[in-house]
Amino acid sequence: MKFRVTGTDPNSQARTGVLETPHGQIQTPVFMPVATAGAVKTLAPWELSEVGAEIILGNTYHLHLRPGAELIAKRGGYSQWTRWGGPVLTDSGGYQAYSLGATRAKSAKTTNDGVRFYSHIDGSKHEFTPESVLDIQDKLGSDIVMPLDDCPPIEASRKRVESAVIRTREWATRSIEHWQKNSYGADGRALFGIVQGGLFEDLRQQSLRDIQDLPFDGIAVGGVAIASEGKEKINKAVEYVAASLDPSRPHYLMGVGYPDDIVRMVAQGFDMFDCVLPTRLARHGVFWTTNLRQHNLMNAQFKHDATPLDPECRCRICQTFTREYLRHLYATGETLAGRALSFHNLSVTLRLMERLRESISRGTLTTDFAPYL
RNA sequence: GCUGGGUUAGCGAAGUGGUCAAACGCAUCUGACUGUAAAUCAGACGGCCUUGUGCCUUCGGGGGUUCGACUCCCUCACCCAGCA
Repeated sequence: MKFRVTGTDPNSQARTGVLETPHGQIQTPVFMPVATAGAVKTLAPWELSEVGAEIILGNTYHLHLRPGAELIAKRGGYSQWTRWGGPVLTDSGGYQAYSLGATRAKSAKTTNDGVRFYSHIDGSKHEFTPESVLDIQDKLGSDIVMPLDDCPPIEASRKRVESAVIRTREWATRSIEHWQKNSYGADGRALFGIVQGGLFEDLRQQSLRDIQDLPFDGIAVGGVAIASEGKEKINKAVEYVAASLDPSRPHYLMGVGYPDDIVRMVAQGFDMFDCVLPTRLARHGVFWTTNLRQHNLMNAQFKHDATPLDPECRCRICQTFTREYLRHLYATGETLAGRALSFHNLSVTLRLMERLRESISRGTLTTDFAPYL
């Protein structure tokens, strides 16, 4: 994988860049719509293109359980099989191991070797190791591969986070070895490392050193934005590492976020983001506007409102439909409502990324986005 | 006209003598959602306020029985079914 920085903002750590993957180029900072189980929920690939998506995110855990990586490999990989056709990043399942393990009767078990867990679909027993997870993602044909990490809740105890940092480092080392041994990166695919450390400054910095010492193609910050921890905690966790990120590699903040979070984190030097919010909130009747505000379409105020969702938005939905009509669709349970809001929210998000790139190029990020920084 | 059944909060519908301001569903209103087990979940939903094991007004209308009635009796109105 090739990454080059094409511009830097004089008043922040923000930069623009180009990431080259087997399935095409990506302009950074970039937002990756989440297509966990084979699709960005409710949207077709051509709609993702129209909305301005350059790369989407799939999930190893979900695709491994159903339909299985073998089938997808046979059909030429996730990008081909789904007809998305563009670059794909796949998450490793480390987060799923944590989030599913926390709520199941038969809880997932993390050992030094990997994670044993039970399928949320049929309860069957499975195991992920740092190696198996790379093999699966190889079959999925992902452009950017994430290693297995130990992802505890953000508020976990110091002891728990310490062990997560150590385990994540050990798994990272094994991941690199397995990656190199199998020449998985030969065709330009990338393997990123994941930084853990919770809310502990020294552990975050330790984990960052651990990961950056290894020849990963990119640096991801994980363990944030996983369970409604709130902006302050995310800010804090990021603040501990932002200044020490290796500038030659892309920086990926996993799971973020709200538009204003993204703006702030771009200014901290992050290049890549993914988040379920634009599509999940859309299905829940919430829409975003260009001014980075969010609104609940079902609020009574929109009952008689013949304006578009966002007067500043040029997306197809805003050119076509009114708020009152979309509210009506939502109230009556028409699936078009969730689709329309998903399309719109992603439009707003991806347009925001474009505006950020333009501001960085001009060197005016901190003035253009002053209210959010 | 006769016989039987029914009338409960915006709608539907529980409740058949006290623990009922009244289950539940829908509708309505509000909130939550950050590496998607989420087109999901939570709260409010007679009125008032000092928000409490608080006060007030309710279960078609009127009257009665009872310490006490949405629950029993009488009556009126309306609705439904069958018979004329």
